[in-house]
Amino acid sequence: MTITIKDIAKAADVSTATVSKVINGKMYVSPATRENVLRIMKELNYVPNASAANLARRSNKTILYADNFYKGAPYKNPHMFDIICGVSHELSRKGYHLSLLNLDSCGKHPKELFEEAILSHSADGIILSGVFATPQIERLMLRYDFPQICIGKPDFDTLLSWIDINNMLSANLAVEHLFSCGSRKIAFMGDHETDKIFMDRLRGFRAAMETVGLEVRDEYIAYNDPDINAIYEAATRILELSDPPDGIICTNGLMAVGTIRAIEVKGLSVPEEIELVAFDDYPYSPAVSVPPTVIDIDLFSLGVQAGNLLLKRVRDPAMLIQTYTALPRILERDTTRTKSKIT
Amino acid sequence: MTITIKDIAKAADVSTATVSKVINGKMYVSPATRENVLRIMKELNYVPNASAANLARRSNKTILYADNFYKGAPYKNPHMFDIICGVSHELSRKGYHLSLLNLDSCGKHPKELFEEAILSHSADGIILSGVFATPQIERLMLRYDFPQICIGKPDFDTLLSWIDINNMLSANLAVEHLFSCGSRKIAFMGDHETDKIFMDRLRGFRAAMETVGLEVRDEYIAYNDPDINAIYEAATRILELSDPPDGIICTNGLMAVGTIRAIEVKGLSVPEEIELVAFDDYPYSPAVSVPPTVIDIDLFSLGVQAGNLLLKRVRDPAMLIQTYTALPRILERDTTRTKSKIT
DNA sequence: CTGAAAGCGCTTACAG
DNA sequence: CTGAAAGCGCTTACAG
Repeated sequence: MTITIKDIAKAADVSTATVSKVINGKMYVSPATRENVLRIMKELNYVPNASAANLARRSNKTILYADNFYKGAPYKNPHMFDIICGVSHELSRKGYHLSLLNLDSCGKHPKELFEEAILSHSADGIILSGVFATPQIERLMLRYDFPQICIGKPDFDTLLSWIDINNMLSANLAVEHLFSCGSRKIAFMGDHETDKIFMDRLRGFRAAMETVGLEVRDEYIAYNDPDINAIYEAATRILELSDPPDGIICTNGLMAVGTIRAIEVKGLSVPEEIELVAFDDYPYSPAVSVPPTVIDIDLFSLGVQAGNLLLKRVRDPAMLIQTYTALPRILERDTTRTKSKIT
Repeated sequence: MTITIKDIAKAADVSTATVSKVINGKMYVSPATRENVLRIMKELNYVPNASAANLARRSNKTILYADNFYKGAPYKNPHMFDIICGVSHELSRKGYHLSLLNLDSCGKHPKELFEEAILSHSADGIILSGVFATPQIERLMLRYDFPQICIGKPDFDTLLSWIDINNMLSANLAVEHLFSCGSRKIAFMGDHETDKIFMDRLRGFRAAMETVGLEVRDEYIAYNDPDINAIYEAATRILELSDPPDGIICTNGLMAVGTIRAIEVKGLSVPEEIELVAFDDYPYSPAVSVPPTVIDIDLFSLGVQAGNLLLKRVRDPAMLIQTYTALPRILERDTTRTKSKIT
């Protein structure tokens, strides 16, 4: 019924070893017999049995992506799935498979799941969300010398590999953009101080403000709950300051929605009287009456790079990867206008 | 180095056959020797080699999820990923793995990728987006008798298995809810007529209106581009009709944003003067100043069911699954108020 | 209730 | 440049 390497060998009148060599294309086979074997494989519609190859070669050509894939996760954090798309893209280009390891759905401790995955030899490497990177997991990975890369820098000094985005850099970009558009009094609409990403952006904001020689005013910084009406009110308060800002950075899209509404209600014109830059194009940009200029972070390409680096690590066990990447870029739309465009 | 079934057999002083039997828990083993083997497995931290087991048992315990995982897909269609989460949840509960088959990233035709997947025996079954279900793919799946289930009913008569949501039913629910809240003149803010989901909802809307004995007025139905300002204007037009509606159904969240803004600007009070129900809680509900009542469709559980049914099909090759599921439910918030609540 | 042995379909030193 | 043969680590009739 199903046809095997033996059938090909027989039909081509060579050994299975030779067929294997042409399948894998590494060892030398004479062009003539290679062509012949290839032709017969095609004729018989032969595809090697993956399990058998995996067993013999001690490698599955599969990478695990470990995270909590809980109900609603894609709504709460679509970015994570864009990363997965990038990983999948890169891996399938390289002939690898991507398998999901759901840390969330069977009551077992992640450590147990990781160890099973490693010991069962069901993958060549693993990509895991940085939030699962604990010293315990670090020990596990290092003990088995299992190729791994964390998405997001673990919050302790570690020998694990990781890749992360540079939030300070993107805040810097926001400030520079507003500055080049003419803003001199820049406000910052932020999340709570417990939000790590926001705090990194705030730090980048402060640093960039100093660089361009602008003052950071306490009354220009708001810490908000994710509540649209509260955001609206906070923005209104800032706009009604006796000396109001002429530029605003919003740490996420929801902030931008509330802030833009406040600006409209106050009757200020955008971008003439006040300019605005927000982080995250998704999801709110289409729902805002004046399309906001936005700092977009390419998480797909973060995924591509994570996949690429992990594959390198699979080949070179000595490699340690710890890097910031995923450069931000400005999508200029209607809430800012660059002066003096260089064309 | 890595420890195998032989090591366990030796340590437990039994044959590898016996160890295998306790691992798989199917054939009979005396309680005493079972306990002993189990204990030793634990002691030696033994996990069976998955590739070897796969080869011997001719089954990988893995299911493929095939779709285009292109850059930005999770923003454009987060629902698909919620389905994947549901599938992953169900499969990992049942000891199966979920592997992504990216149809988008290597220039090969999907048919080729499917055939390779089948012939390489790298999975026990496949879940694929219904848009890839063509007669050609149908022939392929049926020829190899490969367990499959499409997410979304294929648009031709087919022997493929599929699972889909019932958009007519959810529209029905929207109408019934508005009716029970007192609305009698109901408008419908829709997508273009080319949108299949919208057209199903519109059909359900018409049917439900007839059932409750209300008239469907042409001027109450708008076909919109996904442009927030255009939606706002269309909604305004409808609200300014000489005989305006007292209830509105929005076929998606963006429609709701634009419509609610139009309602606010016209100074109508919600839900007193006009009520509104929208489809899709995500992503816009948090960005609207008055939280909309919404029809939520549980796609995670659609995924759970898809996984569950496919696994049944893997066991019973004769099974054909064709079913509507993923029942919609109302999340009542501030844009409607149910009269006569039964408490 | 348990084990010897064949087999799953490949890959890879090794010898020639 | 090619092939014989061992081996990867399990599972599963089959016999006892």
